[in-house]
Amino acid sequence: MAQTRTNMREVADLAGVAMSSVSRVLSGHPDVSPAMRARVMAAVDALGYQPDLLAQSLRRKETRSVGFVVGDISNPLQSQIALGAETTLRDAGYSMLLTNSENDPALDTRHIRLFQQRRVDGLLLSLAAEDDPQTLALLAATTTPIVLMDRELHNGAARRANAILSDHRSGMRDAVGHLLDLGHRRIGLILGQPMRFSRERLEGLKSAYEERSLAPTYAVVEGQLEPRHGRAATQTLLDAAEPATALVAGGNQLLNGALAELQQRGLRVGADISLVSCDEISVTELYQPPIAVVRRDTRELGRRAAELLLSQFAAQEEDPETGLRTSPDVEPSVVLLPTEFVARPSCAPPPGSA
Amino acid sequence: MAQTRTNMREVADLAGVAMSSVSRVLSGHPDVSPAMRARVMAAVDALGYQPDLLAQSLRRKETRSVGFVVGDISNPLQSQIALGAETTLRDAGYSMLLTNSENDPALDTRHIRLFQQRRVDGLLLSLAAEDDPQTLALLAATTTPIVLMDRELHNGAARRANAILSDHRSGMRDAVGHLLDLGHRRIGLILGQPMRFSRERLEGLKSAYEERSLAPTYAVVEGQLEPRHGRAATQTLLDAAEPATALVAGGNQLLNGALAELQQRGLRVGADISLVSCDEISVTELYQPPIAVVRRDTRELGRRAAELLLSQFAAQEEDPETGLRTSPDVEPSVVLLPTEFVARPSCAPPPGSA
DNA sequence: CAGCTTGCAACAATCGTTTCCAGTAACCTT
DNA sequence: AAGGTTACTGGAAACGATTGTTGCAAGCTG
Repeated sequence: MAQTRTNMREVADLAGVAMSSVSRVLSGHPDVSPAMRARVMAAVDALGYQPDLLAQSLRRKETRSVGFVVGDISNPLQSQIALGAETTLRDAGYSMLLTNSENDPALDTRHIRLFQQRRVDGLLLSLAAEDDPQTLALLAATTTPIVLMDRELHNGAARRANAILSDHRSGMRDAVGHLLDLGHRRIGLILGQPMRFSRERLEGLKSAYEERSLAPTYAVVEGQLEPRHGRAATQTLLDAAEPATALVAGGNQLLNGALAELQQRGLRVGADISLVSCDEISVTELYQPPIAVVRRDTRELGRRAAELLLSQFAAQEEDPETGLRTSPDVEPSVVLLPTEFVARPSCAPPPGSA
Repeated sequence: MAQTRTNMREVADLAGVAMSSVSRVLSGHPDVSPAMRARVMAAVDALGYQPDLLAQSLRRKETRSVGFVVGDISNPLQSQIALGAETTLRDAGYSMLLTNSENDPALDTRHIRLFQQRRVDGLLLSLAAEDDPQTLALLAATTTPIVLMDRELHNGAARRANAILSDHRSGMRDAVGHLLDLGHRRIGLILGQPMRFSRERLEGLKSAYEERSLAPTYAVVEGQLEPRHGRAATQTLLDAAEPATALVAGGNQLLNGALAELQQRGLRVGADISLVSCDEISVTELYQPPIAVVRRDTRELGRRAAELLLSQFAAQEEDPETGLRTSPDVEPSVVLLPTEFVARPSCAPPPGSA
């Protein structure tokens, strides 16, 4: 009655062979006679035996699992990344442990440590901050392969890390260029936390002005990637002495807040005010009028991040020296994925421009 | 150079005590002298020792991990559930393994089996199908605690399972009632796969007609929870001999398709046609006009599912008999969470109703 | 002071695998 | 026919923890 999972010893007993032979059969060792293989497989089938991955991991020193640390999985952006990553990892035989850092760097480090205790083979990280001392110290001290997702460790970090980055800058340059060419001069940029994506977007905006030799008559409001900030920033930008005629929201959460405020004021998007957002979500396509976006393939980002991590594992396999795997001390790989500006009717010439 | 994680033996050696003593200190065993505790803790701190959860799990026969099987994490609905579940599990000291079934029942069973090999303590399941024979057989054969999320196993399933369900029916009854009271009679309902949420929504619609003693002049189109189906179904319903004057989309993916088709035809929502969707997403609130929805708290759903699973674990703890935990054979718990209809301007009297 | 309990720490078995090592038998080679 | 490979197989030691049992010394009681 008190049944327990059948283990290898039972299989060995039933087949009348040693456990080591069972192990060899199951792991495809070459030196196994056909007769032995048949007997073992028969016993395996009879008992419905499935190896215990826990014990296997302990012995083999690899868990075939990866830790995925993300700010908030309910954000469409991040869940698409997660989907891409999980699919790729799964195809390669790895399982994914997921945790939400709630945008708290302290939780980041805690979860990374926990995953290490669980002996994950690698980590996929969307850190809550790029310059948190605790996190940086932890990452510097660890030898676990990691891949950052759209994050760049603060200059001077002891460890330069592998990363998949989005080229926010070029998409933003095109977006702002489009607005400038429509005649806008006072463009308001709403940004999130001071991380790579914010810096790059700002740089993109500046480039667009500079390319056209225009005075920097833009305005920037930084804050958190939350609807509330999107809304507050919109108020700020519209209530300025010289109100913005076009808004650029640096993220879907910010867009939500901005739209809410615009609706509240009865401003018509694409007529009274122009609007661009970053990252495609259902609203941007379905809104009336459709909203221009700087687009990128987030699922691909997750896929590529997973692939980069997997390639690290493969690189390690090569080391037959001490038995335990040390990663070759090569220059970390950084992949840059494109972004693309999609013009839509939410962008129009500023009001009163003939 | 070839450093390995420090293990308990090193701690014991440094402290000059037996490994068993280190274990007892760390796991808070009562029979430990203050002196011993101090020595061990000093060694632990000196070495920065952290126990290996893999070995711990193997020995303790519990992994403190839970498998989360979902169709597609990039769907906002499911990622919100995941967020709620992960947060709750984490607070209780459990890690979450995530996998996407891609709405394929065969993958469902494969992943469940894999998770069992990884010895997860429990499973949170949003199955791809409620009547897949393989899945049902597997679940019947297993003793792992499980909680279904908005799923109901097909009648006759060997195992009645714990579940957190949403009361789609009552929200839908109110929604359709609202449309009927506005004067609509030909209401088109767009449904997804034949699962609980579809059945309940249909029942809700019927109730609304019956309550008012109206002839069943509605139309229903079943299919997959995908934008394509939403669009095709919309075409069908609008091109019928007696076209629908109001549409109800049974899911956010269906809404996307429906909206696309309506826009294509130049129909004005809330004027030429009325529209209701299920589950709040950013589009429903921000669309112009805002779209009425049958709302529910999906994050809460995830939370409650996790809590129900945790309570199963607690129930098992009680069994000190054989050492291995068998769940008491009680009636499975089923929790019903409310839904709420939110009327919005996307619903208006049918055109030409004076 | 004998005898018994009690508190604490060490020994050793165990969880379920993998893998090194040794040993056996058959097969060549000359 | 003797010696050397080669192809398998079994035994046992890990992997890194937990825990039941045992043993030892000190603290009681009468």
